[in-house]
Amino acid sequence: MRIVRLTREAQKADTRARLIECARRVFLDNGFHAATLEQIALEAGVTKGAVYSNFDSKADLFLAVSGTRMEQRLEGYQRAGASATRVEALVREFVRIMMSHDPDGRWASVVAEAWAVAASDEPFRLALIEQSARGNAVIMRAIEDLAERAGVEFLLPMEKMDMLCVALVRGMFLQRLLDPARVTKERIEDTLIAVIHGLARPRAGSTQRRAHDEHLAPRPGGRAAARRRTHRPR
Amino acid sequence: MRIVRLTREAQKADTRARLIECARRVFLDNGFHAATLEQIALEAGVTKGAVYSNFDSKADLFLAVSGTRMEQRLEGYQRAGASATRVEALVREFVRIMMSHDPDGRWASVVAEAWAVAASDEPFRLALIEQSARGNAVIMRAIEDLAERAGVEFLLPMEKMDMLCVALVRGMFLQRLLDPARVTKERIEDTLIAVIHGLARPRAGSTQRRAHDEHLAPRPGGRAAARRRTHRPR
DNA sequence: TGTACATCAGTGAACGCGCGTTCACTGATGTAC
DNA sequence: TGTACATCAGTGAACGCGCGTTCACTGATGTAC
Repeated sequence: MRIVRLTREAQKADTRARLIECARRVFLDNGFHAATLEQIALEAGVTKGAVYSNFDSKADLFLAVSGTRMEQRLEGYQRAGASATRVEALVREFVRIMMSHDPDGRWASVVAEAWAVAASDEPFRLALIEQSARGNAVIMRAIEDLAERAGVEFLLPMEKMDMLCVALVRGMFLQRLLDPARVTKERIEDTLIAVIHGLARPRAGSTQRRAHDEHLAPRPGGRAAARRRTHRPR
Repeated sequence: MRIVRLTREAQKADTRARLIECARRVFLDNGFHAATLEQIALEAGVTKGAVYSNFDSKADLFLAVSGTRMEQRLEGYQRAGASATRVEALVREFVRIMMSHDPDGRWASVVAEAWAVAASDEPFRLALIEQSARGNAVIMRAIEDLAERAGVEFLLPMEKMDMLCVALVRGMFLQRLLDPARVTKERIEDTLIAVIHGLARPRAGSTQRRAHDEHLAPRPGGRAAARRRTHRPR
């Protein structure tokens, strides 16, 4: 049985994919700074030179890893967002997805380290902003969908809802890495649910009274939201 | 005019204080990793050896800086917490204090970097947890005071309210360093106020209806909260 | 199908650099008499 | 008050280490004829 030779293009794509996968693991295990290109290359079965044949720099490799992870996570969010009709169920599903992608907050920490580096590396910073803009768009969409399906509206405009959710989750995950005993999965879940409930009220026009202690009921008949796609990354 | 010689003790305390002050500046300017003991010592007018005569390690020096900063901030919170009677006014004052201590999120970023290091340095991690426990205690106290003075109660237990506020603010400040145009002081303020309003309701026993669009009025006659000091750092 | 040359993904070694930490030593301050 | 010794904050140089990046080169793949 002869080994089928891959084309150069396929070969390179394969190496690139392996590097991204190994980089993900090494970044997670060691953090952004402590992760070395040496170890990443070693695990991928190539030399450091191969990294520079596929990426411009450590920062560029990180962007590739980060982009891949984000796509996977967003896919999960979209699937989850399409089915849930209750605020609570959706938030729980979101937390479940996030926890499965970053059980102990290590990734949140790697991202924070990368941002610290980006503070004095303008191209890197701009690339990170652009990348998160994609995530923000998906999350805003998910929140809008949820609002419509659950028959509620939120007290804050979508940009702020998005900023709030992302910042809150990131902050809690970072704290979780420092002190997992204090910041448990349940507390993260409960807190996020409470915050979102606290910012929701029945759709304008509805006569339903606000129910604080019950979960907001689904209201499938809610009128379609005028979805504004005004997402200008400035 | 003769130079008055300081005692050894005073001399050392002086050097230590200067090192902490310079370390603060260098950490802020460069981040935790990029800050070098060389530069810190240089700015303080001593050599690196003097750092090791006053601190066990870079991590230990950071703890000293962090502890000093925290004391200053907590002092501000307590002063602010003692006077405000409206949820909104207090939150605005808190944000003002935080912004004056960390205008662009750099310090939040330094802390996140330090936490990343602490993930593989157990003594450092435990010291950081202990340090933040002090902060948590003060913030919980401030929230309780606010609740009492504003005549509201919160839908989450104090530990969760504290975790929420700290995580949310940290998350937003980190995002601010990455993208200051998107995460403005006003958005941070508005978001925090909305979240806290969303989690507040009139004191049990009160017949007052929930007012979503008005700011919660002060209710100075609210009954004293049984302040539980169950702050067990586990 | 075979040959000659071009391409370029990946090699391997070197480069250039700076870091946190240690330690033998110094000299001003402190202490005992 | 003066002298002899002890202490120890801070010096300065060296240690040990590893990193991200560069680059001349190699050899398998691709292309032209």
